[in-house]
Amino acid sequence: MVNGEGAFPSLALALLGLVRDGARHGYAMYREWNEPNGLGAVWRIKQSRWYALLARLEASGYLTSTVQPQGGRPPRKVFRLTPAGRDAYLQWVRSPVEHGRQFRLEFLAKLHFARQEGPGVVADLIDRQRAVCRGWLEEQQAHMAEASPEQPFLYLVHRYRAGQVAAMLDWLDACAGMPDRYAASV
Amino acid sequence: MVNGEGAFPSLALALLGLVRDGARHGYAMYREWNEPNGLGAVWRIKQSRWYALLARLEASGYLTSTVQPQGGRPPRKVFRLTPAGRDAYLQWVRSPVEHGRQFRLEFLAKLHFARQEGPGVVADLIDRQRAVCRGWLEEQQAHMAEASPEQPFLYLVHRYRAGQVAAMLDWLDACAGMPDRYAASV
DNA sequence: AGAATCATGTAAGGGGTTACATGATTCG
DNA sequence: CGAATCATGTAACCCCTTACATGATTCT
Repeated sequence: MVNGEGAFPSLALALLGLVRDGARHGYAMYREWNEPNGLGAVWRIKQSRWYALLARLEASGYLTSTVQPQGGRPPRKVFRLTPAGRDAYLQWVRSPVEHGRQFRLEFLAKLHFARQEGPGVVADLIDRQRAVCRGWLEEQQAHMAEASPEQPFLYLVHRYRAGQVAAMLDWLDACAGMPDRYAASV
Repeated sequence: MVNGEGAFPSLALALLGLVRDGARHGYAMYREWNEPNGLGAVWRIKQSRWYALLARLEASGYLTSTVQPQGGRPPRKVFRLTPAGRDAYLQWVRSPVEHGRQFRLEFLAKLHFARQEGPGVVADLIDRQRAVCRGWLEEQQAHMAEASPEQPFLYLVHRYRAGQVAAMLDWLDACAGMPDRYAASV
């Protein structure tokens, strides 16, 4: 715990996806993130925080930067992945989320970048996440069985969660069944 | 904005529910919260934060406290609702949540206390929340229709959200269809 | 005798949001 | 000529989590 260490909010690793195929400066990454079909609709980040996250990723050794001066304008800070950054990114984009509350933002982010890695990566990710979700569902169903008689409120809580997880599984099935070049039809 | 003002994290109003029918000291409220059929399973609060929340609710004028000394032990701080606190609590417990992300914790908390207010309050709350959820569903479906052709990722995002909302609606229907004295059967 | 319970808190630190700062350039 | 864009950030504040503090009492 000397410097620049400390557990990372895993969602921040998503930003690495923007430089997976080449160097870009912070502002350009920010614009790409907020493009109509980008992740901005899922996870909104303010500019000030954006730059702070990039700085942290650099401090953690996942990004390096070089400064490009340009007449008049503030100089661009161009980022690229370090080998450690590439490892962390690939590990991140291929692994399912471990808690239901991460699905809403983080799994969607993973899926977004997995699509850019190719159909194989997408299929793998969805399969692994399905397995995790099936585990959640079983847990909740077990809790429902336990809570049923004397604890009606607890029963409702677990039934709610089970329903949410079941909807995730349906959606994952739909994603898996959808051709990757989905654009033309439907 | 003189003192003790500032918008409240609405979930904190749930704590007021513990003194809705009489005065209690902080530790007793904490134990009740964490009873097997209590809210502790839904929203876990550490002791240190618990006392901080109570202090804030008092500073905001929703609670008043009187100190009860007792031999040897630290004195109990007994809280009761102020009129403003009762208003805020009743308003809170009767109104649906406005964002999907509040459902998981806050709506369940509202439901928990609504059950203690009686079946009429429960039925009202569920009805109002159903209306709100139907609105969310329509929104997401509209987004799906818009995003469909050129933005496959956005389409998936909105389809995911629609699925989650649909599951909420199913669950609300199940809650409404469930007799309030559900304990004995099933 | 040691552990859990009773009954309060304080202190430090991490993470995020909001607001503010800068200063040239291109667009309408 | 004013507004939006380009391209970076810093500062202050709030919320929450984790860790630590206290000191008698009842349970095992």
